[in-house]
Amino acid sequence: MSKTRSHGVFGKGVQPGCGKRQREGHGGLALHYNFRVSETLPTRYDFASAEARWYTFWEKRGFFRPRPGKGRFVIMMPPPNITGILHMGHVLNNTIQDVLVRWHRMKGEETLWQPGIDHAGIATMNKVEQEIAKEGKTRFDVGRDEFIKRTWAWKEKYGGTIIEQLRRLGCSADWENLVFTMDPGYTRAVLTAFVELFNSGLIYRGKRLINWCPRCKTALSDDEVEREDKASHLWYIRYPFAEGEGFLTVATTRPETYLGDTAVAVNPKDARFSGLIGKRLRLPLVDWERRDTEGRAVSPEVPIIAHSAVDPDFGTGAVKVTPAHDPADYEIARDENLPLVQVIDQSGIMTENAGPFAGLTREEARERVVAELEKAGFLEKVEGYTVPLGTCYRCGTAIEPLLSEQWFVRMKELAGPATEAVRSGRVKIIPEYGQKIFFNWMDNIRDWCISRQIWWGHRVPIYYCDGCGEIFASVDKPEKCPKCNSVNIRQDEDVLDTWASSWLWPFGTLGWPDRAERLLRYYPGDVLVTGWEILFLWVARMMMAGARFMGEMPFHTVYLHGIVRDERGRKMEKSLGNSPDPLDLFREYSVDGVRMGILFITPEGRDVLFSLKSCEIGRNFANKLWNAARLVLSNAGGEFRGLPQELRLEDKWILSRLDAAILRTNELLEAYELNGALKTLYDFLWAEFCDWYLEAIKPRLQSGDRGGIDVALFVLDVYLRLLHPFMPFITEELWQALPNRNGESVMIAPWPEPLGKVDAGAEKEFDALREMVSGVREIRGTFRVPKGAKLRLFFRNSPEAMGLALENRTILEFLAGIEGVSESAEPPAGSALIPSKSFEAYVTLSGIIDTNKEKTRLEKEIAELSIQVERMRARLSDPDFLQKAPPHLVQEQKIRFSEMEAKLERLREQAKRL
RNA sequence: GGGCGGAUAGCUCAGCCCGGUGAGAGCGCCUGCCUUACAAGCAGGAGGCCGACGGUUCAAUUCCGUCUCCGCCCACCA
Repeated sequence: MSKTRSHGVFGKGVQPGCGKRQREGHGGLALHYNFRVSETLPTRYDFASAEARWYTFWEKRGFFRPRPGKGRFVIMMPPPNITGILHMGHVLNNTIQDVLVRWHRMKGEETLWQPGIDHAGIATMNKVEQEIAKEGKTRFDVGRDEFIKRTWAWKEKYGGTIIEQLRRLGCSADWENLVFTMDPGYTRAVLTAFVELFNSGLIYRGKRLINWCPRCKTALSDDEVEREDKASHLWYIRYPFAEGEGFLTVATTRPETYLGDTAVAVNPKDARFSGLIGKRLRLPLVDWERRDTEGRAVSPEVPIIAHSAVDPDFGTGAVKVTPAHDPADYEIARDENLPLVQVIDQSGIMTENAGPFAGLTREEARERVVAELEKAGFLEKVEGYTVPLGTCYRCGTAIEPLLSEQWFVRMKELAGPATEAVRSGRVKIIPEYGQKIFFNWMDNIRDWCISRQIWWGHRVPIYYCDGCGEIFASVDKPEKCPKCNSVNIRQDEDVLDTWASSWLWPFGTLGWPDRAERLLRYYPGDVLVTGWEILFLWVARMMMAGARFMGEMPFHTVYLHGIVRDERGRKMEKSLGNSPDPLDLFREYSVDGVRMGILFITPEGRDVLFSLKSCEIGRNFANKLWNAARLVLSNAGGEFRGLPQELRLEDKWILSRLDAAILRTNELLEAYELNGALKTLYDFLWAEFCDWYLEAIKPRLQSGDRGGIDVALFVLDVYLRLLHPFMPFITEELWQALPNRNGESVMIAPWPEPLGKVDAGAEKEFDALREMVSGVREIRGTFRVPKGAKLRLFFRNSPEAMGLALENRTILEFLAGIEGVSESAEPPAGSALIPSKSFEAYVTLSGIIDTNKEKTRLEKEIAELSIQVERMRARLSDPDFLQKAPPHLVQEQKIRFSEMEAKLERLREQAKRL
């Protein structure tokens, strides 16, 4: 009988090296053993089928719904944008949440993972605008009502994509209670919050210089502006004195705005200019009329003023002041009562104030202005310079500071309780240093511009009465003015910043402002899992909203993970083409493989360098697990007979190791060290269960003793439960095949508690046995011992180790190819020494051991060891050490020293003998 | 300018909080294996003055300070 070898359990396509092999004809350490392989599990794991099957099963059984239990665990899913398409960042973020949620659910807690979708004002508007653009129109051509209608239609058509994708990822969220931020209930929450803040005086309207995106045609908050350094220039422009000869040179990065200058400022302490303050300069070229924002004419002659904000060391020490287009200049203008001349409009086009440059874009104007200035001799020089350019976080367009009327939230008052919660430890940030970053921002918080000049979103619930001029806020659309009863009222045109709705997420999703049952039951939640990039945009504000509206922080732990980068450390971006489609990865490596892979390589709190390699780690691990289970199940005969009465050494060892893995996994999960927990599980399965335990029980299987299989089944049951949160699908598929499973799904099976089976003695003995096996294997390798050749093992002055070897000789025989264990008063001739601290053992095989090679091997070992021994000898003869180090440590060192010395002695003796 | 993180094997990272003297993993590399659970695998191996300099200590990869390099966040240097 021959079998086609498959390459791993996932093998779907053609694999290299895939050919038929005869069973006979190859040697090996264990060639006379045969193991029954039944078809209990298919050779290949059909993950695609398992993923679909089990997800449906879980959902049909309602496992994603919270079920009453002991304790409660609530996570609010950061709502993806309706425009969102699953990317690796989502995969990481949601896998972490799913691990936590599945873990707590298994612990028997009432677990809610609240999912939702964000209407994503600007991002969604951009999508719909792109559609409209295909018809050659803008949103202004279409009109507000029609635009909103089309946006809803777009949402119906594409808005659910990412939810389906998150389900593919295996997310066990409470999908039946999915919340959209523009649902009527949630909308009411948003408006209620606004009205409350307005009535409390925490929301105000003001005319300010704000960040304006000329492409999106809306204001942005400071936090929505991204800064990037851009190579540009510093232009030195000469401003002639209005009277007399000469000029003053100013340096600027934005020459096109000089048309809106209303002053030139110098530092009052700057002696170079002390005599010039109060004098007037004439703006080059400007011979047309400019008007300020109040409509008053502004002279092209501007004063030289003194202001402390000016850095004398920058440029020429004199700075042009363009209050309408620069935040710093705006401050100066406010202090000095300067007029504001706007030269760029809301679309980024030069205004009438720009005279002949009117109608040009900002970029065109820059070129033309520079050219004209140069031609007229006003351009002194140009230097290369890197400018920090503000760009729109949604479309990347350069931000234009513009003067406009907007709604703001006073943040200082709101920030207090949130800062205090972190300071007092009521809210913990993971990693811990996140606190410092949090404080740094909170302590310098500035007011939040929450109005947006777009149409998709929650309309500002402010009404203006045309009758009496009253301005008031109302959740419901009012019929008339509450003050004068006039029906001539109109609503504010702006909508709210998307973050001004999502900051209510932890309670808005639960029915607030009503005292809904869900709200009382699930607020506050427990953990918030998100990336650093929205710590301020979202997390901090949720904390403020929680304090303000609920009187309590919305979670006790903030878990921050890094962003997913490519293997070269670059951000994943569409334009770079370095962002793999997770769905492709799922098809190639399985969902579990991708989940496991990314968690495996994610350092706590720092950015992840993602590559296909990590998916391979996950896939290979799943393969390993599948095959281990296959070996066990195929020998179980469909039954589990309970743990054997008499446990053998390897049984005690693996149970002890399993117990250690349980303890460690629990410990690490409690500390939110998912990566560490997963590594613990990885190592246990691969390096202990597969490499040693399953190998060690093979001889027993041969002799018809199924004790090892029952232990293995026991281990697998516990292990699959431990691993389930990380790799939900394969663990379910395998757990369902266990004869000893207890329950209908691993997903709701009890989370493993420590077994009380830690057995230090068994571990020590098995370690010694492993040392013998590895020692023999090393000798086999060094001396090129043929595969089938049997070696003899001799012990000298090591009764304990010899007893151990005799008791476990079948294991030694199988794993190390040892035939015969005996005692020897003297080292046998032609033998090789197994270097060990705890025993003295030799391996013999006539004619095989090459004396020279053995000598080299021993000498190398001696050289390394003697350095250590000498170092330790010095330490142990240091009176300071003996006196000051803790006694138990000194004792420990002494024991270790004598062991190492004994080992060294043995090595030296043997080397001398040769 | 202010705040923060990182520097450990060729690469990506554990370990460091709480110092204990033999520094681990995965991938890559070398050697030998298709040993019927798994070649996406097995066995063995090479490879590291733990960024630099000081300090504390009986003892420092680990704690403290300074510096260098890389990265991130915040901030009105035009």
